[in-house]
Amino acid sequence: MEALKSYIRSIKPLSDNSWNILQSCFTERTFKKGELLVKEGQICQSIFFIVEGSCKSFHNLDGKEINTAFHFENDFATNIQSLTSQQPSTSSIKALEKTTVVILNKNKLLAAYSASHEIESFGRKVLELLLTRQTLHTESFKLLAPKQRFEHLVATQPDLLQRVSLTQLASYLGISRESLSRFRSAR
Amino acid sequence: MEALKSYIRSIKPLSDNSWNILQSCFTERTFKKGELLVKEGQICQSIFFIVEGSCKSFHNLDGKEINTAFHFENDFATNIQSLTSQQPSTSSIKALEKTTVVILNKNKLLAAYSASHEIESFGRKVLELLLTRQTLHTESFKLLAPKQRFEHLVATQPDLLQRVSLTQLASYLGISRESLSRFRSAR
DNA sequence: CTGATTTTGTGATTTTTGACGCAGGTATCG
DNA sequence: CGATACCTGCGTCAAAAATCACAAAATCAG
Repeated sequence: MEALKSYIRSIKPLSDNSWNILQSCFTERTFKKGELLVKEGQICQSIFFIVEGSCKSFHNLDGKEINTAFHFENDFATNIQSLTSQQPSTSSIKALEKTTVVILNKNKLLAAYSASHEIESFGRKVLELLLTRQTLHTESFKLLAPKQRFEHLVATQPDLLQRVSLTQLASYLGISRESLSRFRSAR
Repeated sequence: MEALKSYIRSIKPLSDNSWNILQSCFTERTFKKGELLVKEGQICQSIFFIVEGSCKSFHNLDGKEINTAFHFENDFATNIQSLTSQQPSTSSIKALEKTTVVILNKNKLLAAYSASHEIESFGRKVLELLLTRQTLHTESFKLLAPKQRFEHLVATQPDLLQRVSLTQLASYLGISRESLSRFRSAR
């Protein structure tokens, strides 16, 4: 909880009043390895802040898991499309290990936005950061060849290689497991 | 201007007071075909709302233009990374034809956010929409093969094919111009 | 209107990547 | 602890896409 508090403060300092309002949206919960935080087909009602552990967002394609994002400590995870449109989610989020999260309920958060301009400002800033990150990730697919995408990942997010298996990284990079294995051994 | 007003109202209705504040951020301007709205290397200070015409965001890669986004009427265009971090932009935005835009100055917009909770709420909602769109676009690179990406574009954004040349679409889809031409003629 | 530039279509060829199979190693879980 | 599932590396082969080259068509600018 302290981690979340200091993360929020780094984005947008909140008054005591706003902090109290925001806190009322929080529920802490621990997921076991392999448990689903969001299940495909269901409507996503929450944003998850990872306190400890990690999880991944993935699509099920012919029985294969195509990973679209990895989330570690001090990061948010949600299905933004399902959350905002309230349509069934086309992907799932799964704990990669025993993972403790703070759950922010959507409806409570919307009420908090209405009740506090500061909290809405915080939400706006977080979305700017997420949009920037997502945009850069998209660009890597247009500007870089598969091998370069891997090299770029090694250079900019070496931690991912430590915490996620090659098999799981492959689909995240849009590369087959075998090709990724070859790129790696060729270095 | 009426288009912008009704677009804003569809996202978040504003009080007269908020509308007046927001309007003070607006400047209307027309760009000639080929003119740059944002230039690589410079710091992006604005968000552009396309009133009439179209433009594209692109990176310069060894003299080739790699297109990362296309923007048409009633859509926003900006470089979100440069805008929010105030670092030099690594890409440019160019008018594809004679294009009229409403320019929202960054500093004025930030002031408007502070002055009006409603406007900040509008900003938050727009960012949710943009993040959703960008996330779906990224997923198309992980879930679909090149040929399928083209088919998907035809099915979901047939207008793009009408308004943008194959050559320009190719880099947007992360496909060579020749392959895209073949995919298209095979239909 | 017309020359110049850009865009597009197509073939031939090469390169890259994917798919499959299999073996050895490692982590996981009851 | 032991069975099982998972991860990784490698070889072969096939498929897909990129590259190169060139001609035709369309568009643009003066």
